[in-house]
Amino acid sequence: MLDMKYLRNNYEEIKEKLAHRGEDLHEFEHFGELDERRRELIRQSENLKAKRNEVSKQISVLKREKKDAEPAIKEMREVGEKIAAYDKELKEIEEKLEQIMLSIPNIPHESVPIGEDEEDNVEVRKWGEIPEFDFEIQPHWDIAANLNILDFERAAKVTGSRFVFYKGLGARLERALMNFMMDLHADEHGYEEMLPPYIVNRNSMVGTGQLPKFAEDAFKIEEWDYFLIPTAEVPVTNYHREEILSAEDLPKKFVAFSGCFRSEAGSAGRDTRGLIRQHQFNKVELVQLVKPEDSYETLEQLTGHAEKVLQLLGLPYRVMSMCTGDLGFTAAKKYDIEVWIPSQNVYREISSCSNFEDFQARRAGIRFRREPNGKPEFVHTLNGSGLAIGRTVTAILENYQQKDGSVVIPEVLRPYMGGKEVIK
RNA sequence: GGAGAGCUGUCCGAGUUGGUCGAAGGAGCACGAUUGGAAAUCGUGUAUACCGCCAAAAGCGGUAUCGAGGGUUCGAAUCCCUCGCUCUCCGCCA
Repeated sequence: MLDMKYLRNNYEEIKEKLAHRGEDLHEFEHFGELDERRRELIRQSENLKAKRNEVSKQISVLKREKKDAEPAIKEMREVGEKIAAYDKELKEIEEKLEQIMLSIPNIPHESVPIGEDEEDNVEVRKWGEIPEFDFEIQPHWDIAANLNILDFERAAKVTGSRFVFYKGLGARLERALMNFMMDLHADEHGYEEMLPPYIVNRNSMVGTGQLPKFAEDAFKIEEWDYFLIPTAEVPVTNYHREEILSAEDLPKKFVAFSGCFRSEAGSAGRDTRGLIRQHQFNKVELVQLVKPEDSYETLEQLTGHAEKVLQLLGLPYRVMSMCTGDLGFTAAKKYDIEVWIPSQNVYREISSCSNFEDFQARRAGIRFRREPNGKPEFVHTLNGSGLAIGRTVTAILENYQQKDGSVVIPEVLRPYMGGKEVIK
């Protein structure tokens, strides 16, 4: 959410900046008139309330002195009706305004490349050597089927499409990655470890920006106003919702493991095979709450923390800076880390690292004070996958596949795999 | 699932025959005095959002907020209703 006053005073400038996002801004057009009407109603209503408060005091005096208060009471009864009428309209206006404010995307940072879609994203850097194979390589679902470590068919029977059973060393590999990543970020990168709820309420989903606009992407619990989390970002960022932190509390650095649940509405037919696009997957997520002046430096660091995982696993990747048209709703700046997938001959997203500036903090009411008696300011929030585990398994199976169908386990994972070197 | 108790400012905690209560008191914190320095002591200050005045900040004025929402009333922290959460006991359960 943007700052209303800032929006009011810089309407044209903001409109221009948002135009690059390619979002539908027609609701945004009504902001000016609604904002004006809102303030007019507040003025009217509050003037009457001030009067009512004053007369009510007089009434109490009159009553105590056993004088006749009836004329004043009668007058205030009428004032009360007027107030109710103003407040009724005010409430309607504010609800509309709220919807508009919640539907305006974040303003891109000046360093974000201008562009329309993913074609215009800019490669920032590349790491690692793309592996060469002297045999015919297989996609990860075939590798996994031969090794009997993933079972999509039975998951389809038990649940439905886009679900999977991990088995044997496949399950072990997933678990090894979870522990490896959590250890790395907690021990080496200084994050506080967290295991969050997988179900959150509506306010949390609004706080981080999944709602109200993207309701169709989420799984909702029937009969409850609760949602399955699409990422640990939601519970972890909302951990400090409606709180005022002190300056020495910052930065807050959390690393969280969680399952993630996505309806994948609108992606029917895409990545229908394999682990790439599941309704449920595991992820280790990095979340930081920082002072505003630190957030862009933090974005670079946080992205580096995610990259470190791939470096230690020896998986080739590249870092892309998302252009204005591909930024997503909430981010002011976003890097995607893409890992090499040999069978598809492309880099695929495995992490997304974003700086939301105060966009989420304003929605979620996360603030801090620089001085004990200072004015509260909004923190800046950031997060990034560190990493999506299912896609990491995908990358390991494919990049480390051998001619005989076995898969070499990256060295750093072997202690987590009971010392095993190969899955065969 | 049943029965009961509670939810007040950063924290603790008063206030429930409706009126001068944004809210006593205490603690904490900030600033100042005192001190060689500290402790102790004394003094002052210490919520948030919004609206208005101001170019802006400071400041001033106003409105709202005592778990959330609704209701009664000229007026509600105080009365009524719904919901949420916490705690205790019983039941059930991993």
